[in-house]
Amino acid sequence: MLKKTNGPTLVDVAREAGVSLKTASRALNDDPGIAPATAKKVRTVMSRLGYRPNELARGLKGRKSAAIGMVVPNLADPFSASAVQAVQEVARKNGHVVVLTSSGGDELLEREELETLVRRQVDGLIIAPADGRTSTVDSFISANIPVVSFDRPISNSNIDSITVTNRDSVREATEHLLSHGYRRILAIGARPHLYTGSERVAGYVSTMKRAHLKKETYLVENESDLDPEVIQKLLKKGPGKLDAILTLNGITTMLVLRVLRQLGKRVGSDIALISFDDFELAEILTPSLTVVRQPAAELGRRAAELLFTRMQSKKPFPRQEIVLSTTFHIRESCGCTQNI
Amino acid sequence: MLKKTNGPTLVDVAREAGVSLKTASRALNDDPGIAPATAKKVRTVMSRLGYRPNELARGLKGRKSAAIGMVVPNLADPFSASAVQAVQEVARKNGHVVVLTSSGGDELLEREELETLVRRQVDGLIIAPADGRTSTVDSFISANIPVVSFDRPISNSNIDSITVTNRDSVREATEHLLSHGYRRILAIGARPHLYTGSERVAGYVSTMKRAHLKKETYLVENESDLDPEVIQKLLKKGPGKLDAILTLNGITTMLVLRVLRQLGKRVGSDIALISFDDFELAEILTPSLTVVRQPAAELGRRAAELLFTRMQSKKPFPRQEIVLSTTFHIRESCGCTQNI
DNA sequence: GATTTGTTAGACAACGTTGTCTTATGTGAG
DNA sequence: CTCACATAAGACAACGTTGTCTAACAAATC
Repeated sequence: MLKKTNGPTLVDVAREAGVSLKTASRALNDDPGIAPATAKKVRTVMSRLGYRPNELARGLKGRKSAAIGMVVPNLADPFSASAVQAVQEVARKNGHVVVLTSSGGDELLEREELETLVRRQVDGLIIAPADGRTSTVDSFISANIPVVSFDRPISNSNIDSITVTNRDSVREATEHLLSHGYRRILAIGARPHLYTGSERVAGYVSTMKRAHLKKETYLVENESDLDPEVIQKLLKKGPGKLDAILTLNGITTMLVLRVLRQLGKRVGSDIALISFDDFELAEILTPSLTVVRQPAAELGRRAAELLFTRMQSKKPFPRQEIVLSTTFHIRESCGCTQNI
Repeated sequence: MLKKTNGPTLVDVAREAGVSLKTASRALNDDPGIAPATAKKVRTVMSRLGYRPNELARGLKGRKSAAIGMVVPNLADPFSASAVQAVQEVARKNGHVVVLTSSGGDELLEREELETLVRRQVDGLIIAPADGRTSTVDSFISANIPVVSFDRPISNSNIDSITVTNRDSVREATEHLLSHGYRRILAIGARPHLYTGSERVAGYVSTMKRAHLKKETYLVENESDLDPEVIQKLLKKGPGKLDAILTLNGITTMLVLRVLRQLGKRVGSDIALISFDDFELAEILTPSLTVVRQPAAELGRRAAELLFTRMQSKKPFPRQEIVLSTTFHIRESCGCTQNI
């Protein structure tokens, strides 16, 4: 068989430099116990041959891969994208690389991806779990890999989590709508089986309750994959006129805006709207969109930092549950008139 | 020293099943030359022990990592994000994993990242090169790794590339503006040192020339990191009134829209605008934005497919230069009135 | 001058897996 | 009954690196 032509190895370097394999290794790693002159000589040979250490071999020997794995539902989602970018930056600073996979929100696929990552010996994992149940990851705890859950916590586990104030943020938004005098408010777009979804709905419901509104006026529409027609119907029927809409995630905001436009409803005047999740152009819209913005990059950064702390710490420390605040950007769509 | 408690290895499986290491390996890989009964016995032990193959060791032995590397300027950019998502999907179908890094458009960092990836023995690379010169990657050709360049070609090399019709797309947009009767058109946001930038400007300039417009009326503003004030000045001064703006990338579109809003200029009526790059909310804006949309996901998918074809092909084949079409979405900001 | 100490270098095994080659076992042909 | 032959299983080395232990040698101590 033809030997695959690969780059030079440490053995080649050692031979060429007239030293032993181990000495070459020492030069490579700035190990102590090597004469500066020898080290220099070896390094010269290395650059002459264009030697590149094989990280696979290193990882195998050292039982670490210098890689962390990250699983998100969908990378094309700007929220995930920002987070991943931040994670990647932190990873680089720590000399690690990010192996990225997406689960499509599918629990089965998520399991597979996690399995793949663990087999690749990643040193740590950051997951935005498709499901909040512990089942998916518990088998990996046995693999002794530090895991940080991101965007959603994993219940009944002692896995670190980084989340945002979903409930309180929606509460704030709802209160703002109430303060405008709106009473018939539709909360739409939650996936109630997800942590984020149920928290956001809870924020809405509790606020409406506290305002002593009759239960019949709570309007919650769960499915997030609503097709336009469903939304259209919702807007038309409803028990009485709808005052305001609270969209509980970015995709829903898009859908709702599109339908409102088709119906000729003017946002801000005909009907108020607050969006959970910000958009690049939200400020430019007429009317500009009032939004709850999640600190996506910060979330990613903190998740990665926590993960590395966990990875580097000799002693175990208690589960961390970090909750970051969202920011509320009052613009025009909520009924406020903006003074620029 | 305390031995790191790791999961079971093939040796453990073999011992437990009462077979040799090699036989266990055969059971794992469905190798021929093993009795079905033996294979079943071994596999039972595997799942009982929760055995997970170590991909690092496999990679080292087989001289392949089952990973591809991808380098993009900035992952938070929706264009990159969509492409990465698509790449990841193709990679999974091919049993590979994606190691993702971002260069921040910095050539030096890009080099470092590439080096890291090659050291990790990735089986292939997809790059959106920060610079179109060959220097950055030529050292990796020696590493015999298939490379596909993405969004921008690498000149003077025989590296495959996937790009879009930058020049023709801008030509189409420019012609559309001219057909509205606009003559004083500002093309803004190109980074002329990048392939995409120079191509887009070339599309603009050649179209203006062909329309026999005087050279003084060409208005090209290069820097993409324009701060708002610069844009503001451009809009105010200029030799005569500005008819239209052609923004040559998404970030610039954002900036320009914001400034126009501040100046109280109404897009579509006061001044026309076409954006290279689409936005999620572009359709919802008033006026809705006429845009050139790049098929980001398709670009990523094709890049990955080409890469895998290259990786799997025994015989080398000629350099591929795939050029995908953009789509032109005529909405309102160009001066057209949309009939919904 | 013999012994200790410290420095530098090398030999060898190991990480977990698979490729190559060999050996054991049974099966059918002559 | 012997030989060839397929089938199944094992022994051993190898992938490229680093950890452990030992060897060589010079300098320093007594």
